[in-house]
Amino acid sequence: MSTGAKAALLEEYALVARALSAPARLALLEQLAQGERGVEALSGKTGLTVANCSQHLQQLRRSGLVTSRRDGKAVIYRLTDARTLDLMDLLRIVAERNLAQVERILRGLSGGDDLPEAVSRDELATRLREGLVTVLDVRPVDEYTAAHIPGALNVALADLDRIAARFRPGTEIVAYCRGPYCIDSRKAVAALRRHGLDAKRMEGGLPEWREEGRDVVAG
Amino acid sequence: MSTGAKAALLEEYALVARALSAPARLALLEQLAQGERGVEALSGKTGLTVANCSQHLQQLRRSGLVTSRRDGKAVIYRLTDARTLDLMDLLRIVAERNLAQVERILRGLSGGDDLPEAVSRDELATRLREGLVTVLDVRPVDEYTAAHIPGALNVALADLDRIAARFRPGTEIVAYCRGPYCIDSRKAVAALRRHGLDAKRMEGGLPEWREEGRDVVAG
DNA sequence: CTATTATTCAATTGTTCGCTTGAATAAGCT
DNA sequence: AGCTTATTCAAGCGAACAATTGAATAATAG
Repeated sequence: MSTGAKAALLEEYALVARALSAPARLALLEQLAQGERGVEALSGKTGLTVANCSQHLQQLRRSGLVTSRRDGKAVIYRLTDARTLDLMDLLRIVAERNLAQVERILRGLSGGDDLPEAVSRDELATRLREGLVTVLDVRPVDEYTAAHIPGALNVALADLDRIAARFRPGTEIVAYCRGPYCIDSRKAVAALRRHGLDAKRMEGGLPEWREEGRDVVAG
Repeated sequence: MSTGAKAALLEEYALVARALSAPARLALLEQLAQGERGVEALSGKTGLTVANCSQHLQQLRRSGLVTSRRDGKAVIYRLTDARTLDLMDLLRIVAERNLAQVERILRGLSGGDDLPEAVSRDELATRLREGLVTVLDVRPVDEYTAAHIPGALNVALADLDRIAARFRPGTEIVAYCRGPYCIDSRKAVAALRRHGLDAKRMEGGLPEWREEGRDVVAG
């Protein structure tokens, strides 16, 4: 048995990697990073059919990344381990470092040649205490309602151009969204900059903010 | 196309995960963590046929994890980025946390119910300076020759039982091997403990040791 | 130029994957 | 019980994948 032990271990590690190897499952994990969800909710957020969603979730369960419990007639899935987020983040970092295609996509998003730097969560927390900054939450309303950074305004991406006109030039704005896999804060920053505003995005997203034990409010 | 940007990014991240989703490629990356290698050398170490090995390597190259250069008639592959090791390590940690099967395999390796704790590299370095510990390098001779921890003895796993008899009871032994994916140091510790010796394994392996800027010697 | 060595390419096979569709199960409601 | 809602299962299809084999390409040595 000892001879096959190494192969068996590699097989298990590969199983986890395989779970992360489908875009649909990465999208599901990103949603689950927000908090536990039922199948239908996940299906709606990701655009997958319910059956397909269920199958992906079961695959994630087989790989140990998520667990589920039954609540009435709904089955609620959640991340087994917050460490999974670190794994996904590192996956993103390695991809950004090594794949030119990723940088190209991100450049395309920000509209210009430059990739605007992100504000660290620590920095944002400090500036927020000093009242020097306007924070925009660009996630869907339901996620904003569930929890958001105190003082943050919820703005839909679609409304951004209209809202941008209301800010005085020079206003310092920091936008955040769902997490590193979510590109909405990048889009928001690009839109605000087109209006000549001093906009930056926060590093990571709300799950990271919350995981660090920082304050959030609901409603 | 702003609407497809997110999907395109997830596709890229998934590409990296897919590269890690085959045991054969994990084995190749583990070898490449030791240093750059030609195709034939990798083929020999992993037991893959040369053609198969070449194809896996090209897949790794497509995902950006490795790069290659030509040296005479040989093509030498190497890791693009040391960060890849962190990614693999986190993959292992998440797998160990979430998959019961992994723990079962590791328990089987150590022979007992207990999973012997590892010695941190810092701790080993300190004890080594104080001359309190015997260090065993249980990698193949060629890897030992290329570089090893100063003062470490190279012992083949096959010879361990014979060698173990020579140590005085109470001798403090720390074994190391190729890295977190290599189970040889675990096997060595199990064997030494069967002989009643105080053996532990070092956390990680030589690549980690070296990456931290610690001394190694060749020969 | 030919022979040799190291690597890659191309064609093939069996397997797994992702998605769709429609039926089956499970729990709660009336 | 029957009806509804939420999820899962099962079958089927095309695409992608891993491994094998044998031929093709590159670089070097004689």
